[in-house]
Amino acid sequence: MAQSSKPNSKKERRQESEKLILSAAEKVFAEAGFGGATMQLIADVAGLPKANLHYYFPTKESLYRQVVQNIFQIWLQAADVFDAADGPEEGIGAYIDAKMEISRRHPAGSKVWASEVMHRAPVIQDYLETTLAEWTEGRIAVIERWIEEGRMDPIDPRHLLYMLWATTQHYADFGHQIDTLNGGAPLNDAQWNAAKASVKRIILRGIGAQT
Amino acid sequence: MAQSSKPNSKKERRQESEKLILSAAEKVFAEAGFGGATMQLIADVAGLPKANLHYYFPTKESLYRQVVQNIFQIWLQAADVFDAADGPEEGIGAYIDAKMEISRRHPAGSKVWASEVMHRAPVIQDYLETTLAEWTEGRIAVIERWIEEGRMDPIDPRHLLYMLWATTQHYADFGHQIDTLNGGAPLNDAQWNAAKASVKRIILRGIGAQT
DNA sequence: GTGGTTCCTGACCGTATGGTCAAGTTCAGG
DNA sequence: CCTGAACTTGACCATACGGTCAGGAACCAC
Repeated sequence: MAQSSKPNSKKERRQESEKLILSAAEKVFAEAGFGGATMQLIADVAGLPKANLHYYFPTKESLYRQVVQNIFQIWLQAADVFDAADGPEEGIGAYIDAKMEISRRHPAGSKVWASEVMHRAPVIQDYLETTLAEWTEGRIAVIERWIEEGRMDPIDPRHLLYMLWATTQHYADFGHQIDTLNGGAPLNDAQWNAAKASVKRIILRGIGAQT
Repeated sequence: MAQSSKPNSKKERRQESEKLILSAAEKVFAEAGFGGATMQLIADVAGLPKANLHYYFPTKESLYRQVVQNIFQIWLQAADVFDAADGPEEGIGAYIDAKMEISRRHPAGSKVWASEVMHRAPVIQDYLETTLAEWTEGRIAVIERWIEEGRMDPIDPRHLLYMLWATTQHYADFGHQIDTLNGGAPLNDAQWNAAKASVKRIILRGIGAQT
């Protein structure tokens, strides 16, 4: 048997506990919002006593902040495809694919982010002003270069980015509405592919990056 | 002086009080979410004692429900332009204009709706299943007719509608993020017009309804 | 072993919240 | 006027919440 069921060193256990709590917190924050979420419910979902949460995360807000930061990191990584690309069709197409995939696999995280921004970003305002602003400027420069090179129509890069964010995240944030309009069932693989294809087609044609 | 400052009959006063409370509630629910909003804060914003709110709206949930229903009505009205139109360029263009205008004038309402849907629509699920589902089917039929008539490309109507909703509502729901990326200032008239134009241009070209 | 550190948790606390209520005030109709 | 209904509100209540803490359990280094 060796060490199959309890293979954990103390540090490993700590990381696992933190992940367990963060995962439960993401779900609960997404479904109830920061104000509606309770530490007790997060503890129940995680299968831990409430006092234990406060050992790892001293306050509700510190736990929430960690959840939001994790999501932000995931999004930043997804944006790498943007730079690696050769032109708008490939770059923006890959970015849409990546963000749609995140919406499918991390819907709770997307909702937490949306909720945070909707409530005027009380805990990650500094991220918006620094990291996100810098990232946005960089992407705007790339898009402007593409435009100068005649590889897409002269579109206002900011509004293009907003449209990309809005459309892709909509499938996570408003997933419940989409599921309801889908007869109550989540989108299946084919429907997700159709969604990706529709979004890419409309946007890429709309900006003149695809014939 | 006649009856300038206190021209109100009892029924008029009732309606005014309800509107005052609903307006304050919309703001507070939008900024704090259902769980984070407090009746006390709503009362303070409305300038009324808390007990008075409970006279007009017996519970927090009944007040919230009324707020959500009001927003839904506004959106349904905006959709009239869709049917009145002759073709996709006019109909979808006008719909985008109307929804962008709502995002600008009723950002709080849009946020409340978004929050409600993100939290799995606990109080308006029946609306999604009935009114919204029927409205959506009707609009899908219109779009399919346009496609059959060759007035736009064969786009999946559902994903087109989702994109319209996502993009227009993004300017309300994520307005804080947009403002931050705009140097901390709200979009001015010219910027709003640029936003409308960008959205319309990309989508209308993207679906082949504009050359 | 054993000493010390980390981890775990039931019981507890102060506070804030949604909601109630009874006593008043205002007002329309007769 | 007068009366009854509609309206207003300060004080109050039960509950639920975030957070604390002390005492114990588990674990690691020596």
